[in-house]
Amino acid sequence: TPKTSASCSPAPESPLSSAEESVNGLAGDPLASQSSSLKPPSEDPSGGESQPGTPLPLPGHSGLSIQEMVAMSPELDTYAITKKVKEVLTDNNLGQRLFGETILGLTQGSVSDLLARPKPWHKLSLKGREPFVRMQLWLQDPHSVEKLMDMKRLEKKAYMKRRLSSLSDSHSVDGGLVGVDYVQGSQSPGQQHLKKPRVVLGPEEKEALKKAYQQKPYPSPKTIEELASQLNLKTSTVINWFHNYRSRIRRELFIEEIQAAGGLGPGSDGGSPSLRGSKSGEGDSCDGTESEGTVETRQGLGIGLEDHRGACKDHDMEAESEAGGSNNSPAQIDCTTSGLAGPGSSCGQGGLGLFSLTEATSSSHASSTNIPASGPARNPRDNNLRKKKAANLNNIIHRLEKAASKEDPSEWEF
DNA sequence: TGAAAGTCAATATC
DNA sequence: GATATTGACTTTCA
Repeated sequence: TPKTSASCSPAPESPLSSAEESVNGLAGDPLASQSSSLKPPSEDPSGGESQPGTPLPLPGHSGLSIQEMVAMSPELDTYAITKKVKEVLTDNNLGQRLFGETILGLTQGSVSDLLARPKPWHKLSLKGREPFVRMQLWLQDPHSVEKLMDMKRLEKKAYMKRRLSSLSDSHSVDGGLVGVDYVQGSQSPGQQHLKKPRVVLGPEEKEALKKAYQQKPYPSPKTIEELASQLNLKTSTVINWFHNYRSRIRRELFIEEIQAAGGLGPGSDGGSPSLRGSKSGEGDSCDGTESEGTVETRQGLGIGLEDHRGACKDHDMEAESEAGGSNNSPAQIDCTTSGLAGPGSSCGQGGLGLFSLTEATSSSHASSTNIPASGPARNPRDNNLRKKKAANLNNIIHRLEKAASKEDPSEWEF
């Protein structure tokens, strides 16, 4: 459910409001209403491909709340789910915003992020799993697309209506503030708040922070202070940056690892060792290999940044967002780990289930399932490279973990 | 209590 | 206009 966001709540008349309405409270949860139709879909909006398997318990039928469903859910293949969702949305010209607000109770940016960089199931908290369960349910609903289309139409209608009325108002009312969206928190004009301007870090600052990160993924307060003053940033900005970067790097690494693992999905075997070593998957370092074109040495920071370790290029974080789980992101649901996927479940029901996810596991399945057109296999050299990287990563991660247990960063050994 | 996870929402980019 | 990125913030967890 949409969180009670700190400062801003959506304007009542913002599009979110309709979404909130439908997402809030699972009584009115779209999923609950979908659930009545949760059954092997009779139609496939995206064209007769594999269909959801691993059926989830039906909240409507079972009286389960979404949280309960999440808790009981078998391991889902987050990559396959997001891939499928993207596909359906694209095919039907449905936007992330509408989908997010209506189905997931999330904002567009969150949806984009989620779809592009899904975390493996085993790394998600219960809360983090919720959107995936919602997506799964949505995919299982044969009328999901229609419903969203309807919603889209309704929104458009409402928008037109608002526009019309604001137009006519602006004719009759002097001042013309009517109809203006006070987006965040629906403030009245008198309350025009003093919004904190968003900090936008320049490339140099980012570069410097990345280098500092390579030195110390967990900088000491002193280092943070130094960085902040040298870069002329607030310490909180530096702290936030490190938090965000660590977290985002980690997600990239998950994806890299999965790809490097040559198609072993996050779900397989209850999480492949390399993945499940989750802790081990939590490397906060770059890969430690000599990467092509490392970041140039930046001068003047005065914090002893070295460049000998091979930098985490932007590439690591930014250039591979396509990794969003399309290509080699296979992964089969591990039915054996599922308390729900009993003998009658779709596990092993060849082809019925989207989440049997045969799609990427073997080329022999390619013809009958959904091999992504968008997912050209990487060449073998890349794969080798990735495997190497993964191995290196694990090594580094291990050391990082050791290092992390030492309080004094100076004791960290790299 | 600090780090991670999760998310929002402003802004950039396509 | 839709999507991607990312700084900031809240919640969760160990």
